[in-house]
Amino acid sequence: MSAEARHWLMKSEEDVYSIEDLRRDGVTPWTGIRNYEARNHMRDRMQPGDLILYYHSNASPPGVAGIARVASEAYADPEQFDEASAYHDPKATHEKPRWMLVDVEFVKAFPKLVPLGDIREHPELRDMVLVKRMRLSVQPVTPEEFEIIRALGEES
DNA sequence: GCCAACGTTGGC
DNA sequence: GCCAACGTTGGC
Repeated sequence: MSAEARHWLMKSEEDVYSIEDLRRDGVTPWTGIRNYEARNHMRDRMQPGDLILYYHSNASPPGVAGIARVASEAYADPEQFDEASAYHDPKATHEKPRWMLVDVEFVKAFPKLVPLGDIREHPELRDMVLVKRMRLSVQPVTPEEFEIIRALGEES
């Protein structure tokens, strides 16, 4: 019996790779995660089909821009082996890769961004990992938090 | 194994 | 562009 589907939030800098870039590409490998906790979520907990809140960081305002979906099992991030890549890791080998990722697939862009400020002020969202912890770019979200934000984003 | 220095994230 | 938060590195 498979584990219950989970919900996630993944951050991307808006001017580096926005939800519109993901819409254009359809699906993309989530390269460049170099934080162990974020990696562990992708490697150990994510399953194909899990839904993702797609968050724009370094934006004004920052916030949740839409929804994406996990589109693969975890596999080794190829950029760790590429000496020309900014994400090259000299300690990683093909036999023992250090960094794992999943593919992420576009689902929808919200008509209107759900700003971080609104999330902070929402009484049912103030315990979100997003609010309590900076600097974690792949993080779990409860089903309740996911539904509240989806409802906010889908209001016209 | 401690912890200071360092580097990065990311809001403002 | 500033800088607080905080994860990582490396000297000891």
